[in-house]
Amino acid sequence: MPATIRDVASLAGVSVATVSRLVNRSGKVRDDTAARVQAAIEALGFRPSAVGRNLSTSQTRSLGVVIPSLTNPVFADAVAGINEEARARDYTLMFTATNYDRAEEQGIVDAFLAYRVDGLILTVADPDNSPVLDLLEREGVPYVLIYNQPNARGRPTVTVDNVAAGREAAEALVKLGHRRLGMVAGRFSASDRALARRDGFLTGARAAGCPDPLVLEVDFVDLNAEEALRPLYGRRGEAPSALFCSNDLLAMAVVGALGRLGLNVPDDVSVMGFDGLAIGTQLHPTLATIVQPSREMGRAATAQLLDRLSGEVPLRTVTLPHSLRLGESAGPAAKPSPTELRDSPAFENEET
Amino acid sequence: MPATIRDVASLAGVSVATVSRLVNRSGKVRDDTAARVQAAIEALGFRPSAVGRNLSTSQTRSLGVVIPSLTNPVFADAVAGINEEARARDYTLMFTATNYDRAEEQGIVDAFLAYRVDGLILTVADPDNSPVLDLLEREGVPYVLIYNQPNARGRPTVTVDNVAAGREAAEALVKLGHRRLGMVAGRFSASDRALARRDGFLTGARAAGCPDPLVLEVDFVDLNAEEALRPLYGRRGEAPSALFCSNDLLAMAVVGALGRLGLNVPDDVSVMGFDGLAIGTQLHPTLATIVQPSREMGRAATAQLLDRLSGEVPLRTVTLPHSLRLGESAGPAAKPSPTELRDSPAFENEET
DNA sequence: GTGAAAGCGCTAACAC
DNA sequence: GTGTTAGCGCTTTCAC
Repeated sequence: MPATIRDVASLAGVSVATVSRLVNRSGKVRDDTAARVQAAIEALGFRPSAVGRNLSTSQTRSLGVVIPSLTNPVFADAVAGINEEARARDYTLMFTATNYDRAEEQGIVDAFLAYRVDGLILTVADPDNSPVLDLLEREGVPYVLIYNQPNARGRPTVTVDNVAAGREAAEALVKLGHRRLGMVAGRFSASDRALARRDGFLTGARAAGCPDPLVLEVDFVDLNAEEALRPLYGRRGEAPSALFCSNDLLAMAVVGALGRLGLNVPDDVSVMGFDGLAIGTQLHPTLATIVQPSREMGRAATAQLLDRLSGEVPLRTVTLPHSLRLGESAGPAAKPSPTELRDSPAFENEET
Repeated sequence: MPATIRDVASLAGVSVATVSRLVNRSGKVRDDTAARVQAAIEALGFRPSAVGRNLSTSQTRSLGVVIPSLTNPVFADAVAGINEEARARDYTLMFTATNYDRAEEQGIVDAFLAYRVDGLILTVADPDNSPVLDLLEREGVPYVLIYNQPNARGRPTVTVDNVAAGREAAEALVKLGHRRLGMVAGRFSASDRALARRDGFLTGARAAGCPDPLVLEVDFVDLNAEEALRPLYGRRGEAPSALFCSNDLLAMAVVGALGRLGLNVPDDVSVMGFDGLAIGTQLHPTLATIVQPSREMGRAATAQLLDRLSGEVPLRTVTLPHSLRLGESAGPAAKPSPTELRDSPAFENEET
């Protein structure tokens, strides 16, 4: 058993109140008593129990973090930001991943509430229809969403503008000369943000007068990108010359799969991701992507939550800037190949 | 303020003890009283406070997790495993990353001990000389290391045999015909396991009669692989034809950098990583690597810790099997180039 | 500047 | 089966 405040008090010959005052720097303690108490603390290796303190102050200086998965580094980056900010302010993190399972969300939040976390930071499956968020609101437990982009107002969120970003992705590809665009995404049901990116992408493609991009929904968790793309790139000429992927991990897999299908990126097909994972800049070709400031998002969400906890600052929705990183995986559209030319009425039989 | 057990008791017209018994399924409660209590619980939205319970049971059903960084997915994978196992057993996780900063380790563990976590799972900078581990031992707080591979006995660890794995990496490359081996690693001071892998690799190279591999230590956190490799691959013929990297993230960066330097992987240079990140199988070329069962390591460490907490099972060191994944990034050594042949005594002037 | 004492929300004897 | 009660380790009035 660790030493208690009472042990310290009796060893130092003072009351527990004095020990408490010294430990928390609340109230004055005369120098010589302070020294005596300090000595007792060291002698006993006294470490104040947070659980005792929590009970009496009814706050825990802890935050709950709920994200879909740690396997995607984009969330890991955000958690890194959360971690930094929380540690700097002497808060502790309780953590769990839901594995994109909405039932899990409920159980986890229940557990965190039992532990009386002071607030939560979470990415949920569907922020506009989320029992979990409703619960938090009912109980008056402060929370901030990250990555999510709810349509409804009043759900404090730190995010980027996924729709605008999707549009910019389309614009960037069009600007490179691409007209046949495509998108590859994980299950939209598990990601409101992928949906938003798609909407923006389609809007952008239309605005540029491109034919409606093909949208390929794949199983992100158990991914076989080669299988998914083969039907598309089996025959030449009709498949998209540029693919926008709903996240970087997927984009990396798509680049790899295209390579294995014998296609060159970006000469044959351009690929653009979303997230801005650090590793993308190290690959060859470097990964073109929309960069979202993940670490900063985590940090900002945490800062906001902690400000709220130590004041009555209201929680807000903050949209952080994203940016386009035009890596080598997105290049100029190829000149139409002879095959394609042949298929095109204007060039019929030209090579015969 | 959330409802307390007392609120429930008085609403149901029973004592707190009865409520407690019902909530914890300890002791019998007559059916009709149970129903009344249950109704009161629901009416009030009662959620038992873990902090009250923690104080009275002096255990928290929470585990502390301390790892160097979440930015490297290998740790994220382990945390995923820890998370799964902990949740299955109804334990909660407190989490922090140290960013490879040993001073942080101390502060974090102090915080976790203040919260009275029941045990810890950690990867430390130097397990053989770790004030933090000494502290845990002194205080009798159970812990299990993961990834670390301490030389000293008595530090319970779940790991792979990094030395053997390093040796096998060398053997695999030699078997492909490589003789000029090299290794790229992050700072060894921050990673006992990278050191072990190197030792094994050097041993393997020597055993195969290869010249001592060149070992390149790079800044993993702020990596510029291209700069690091350029001096090596500026001139042809002398640089290693196969590079073993201390982890997959590094290997991916090395493959990318080689590509940007105009070298083909694996035709010009073979690359082998370490970790077995899932994304490695998606890349093109797929990443050759030594696979360690990260998720399983996390799970095993957690299982062991929890078993220990609910019995008096002693903590042990467990070495899990690794395996070689011979991806496309490691291929047969090129036939010696004319230049090299000329340099080799046996073939002197043969082509002249 | 210091101490006494009343809780914070729960569990676990122990008594009935 | 159920209730009473004494803590668990701390903070925080309120006296002095």
